[in-house]
Amino acid sequence: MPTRSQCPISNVLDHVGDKWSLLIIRDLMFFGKHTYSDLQNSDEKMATNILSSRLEKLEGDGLISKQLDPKDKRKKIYRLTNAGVDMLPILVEMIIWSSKYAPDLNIPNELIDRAQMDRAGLIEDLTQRILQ
Amino acid sequence: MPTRSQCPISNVLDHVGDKWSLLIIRDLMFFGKHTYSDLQNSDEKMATNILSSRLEKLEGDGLISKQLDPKDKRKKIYRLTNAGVDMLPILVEMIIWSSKYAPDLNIPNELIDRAQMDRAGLIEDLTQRILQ
DNA sequence: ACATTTAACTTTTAAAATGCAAGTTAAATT
DNA sequence: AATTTAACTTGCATTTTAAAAGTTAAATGT
Repeated sequence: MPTRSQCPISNVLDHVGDKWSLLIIRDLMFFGKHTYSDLQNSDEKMATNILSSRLEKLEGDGLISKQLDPKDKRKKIYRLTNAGVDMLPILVEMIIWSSKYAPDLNIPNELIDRAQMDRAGLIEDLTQRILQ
Repeated sequence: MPTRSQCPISNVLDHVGDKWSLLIIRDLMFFGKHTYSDLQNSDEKMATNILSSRLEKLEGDGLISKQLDPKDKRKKIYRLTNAGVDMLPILVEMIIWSSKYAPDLNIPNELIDRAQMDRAGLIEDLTQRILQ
């Protein structure tokens, strides 16, 4: 994706403006997934070629990194970079939006409550948890 | 776009998970654009058929509304619904992310500073400005 | 040691979405 | 009455996506 404009919103969409990239980031961030097969088993079931090309683009864009698993050389371990972790506030706002406009979804109440009452603390805590 | 899963992030992406929808919302929100031709003149230059189909989908999804301009019956006036306005925090977080990871873009410093220091106030002010 | 399974892809083919240019329709302007 | 404007729609070539099957290297089971 070439840069389309100097707009900061357009810039983010140049990186993750599709149906899948943010779900990969979500899985790395919230669900402790780290391998290709982990990622393939999300509820949304993305096709393997799409997963492959998105991982390549996200790595090229500096949002995730890849390394070989020292314990099992067949495996590759995907991790969020700092730039990837910093997508967290965007995801949190998406969760809040859905809690308001699609309240029938599976959203833990505590998460919503804390997001309203102590957003900064929540994001800090989640960031810490992701980074370790 | 059918619902892919019960995930609140996936749900938002079902509505705006593409390269264009959030740019339409941005233009309605920040730049006072209200008509088809206004929207066609963004820096990113989306094709007319894509603009047309995105407007239709956003309206179907309840993020924007359409009405005839009483002064000029050729024109249609597009507005954000409450659900559309509530995408604002997501856009603000995208702006903040770009200010950190693509600092060479055109982002007003005051906006970034206020977003860091008084995020809630900023969002409230912007929401008020959008709604009138 | 050999066969099987697992992980991470790649390839193929078909369907859908996108991008560009040109055309259409109704309303407003000259 | 002729022209221009606004909001589309249509046709067609290109690109992207989806689904299924195939490949390769490493690990596991017998």
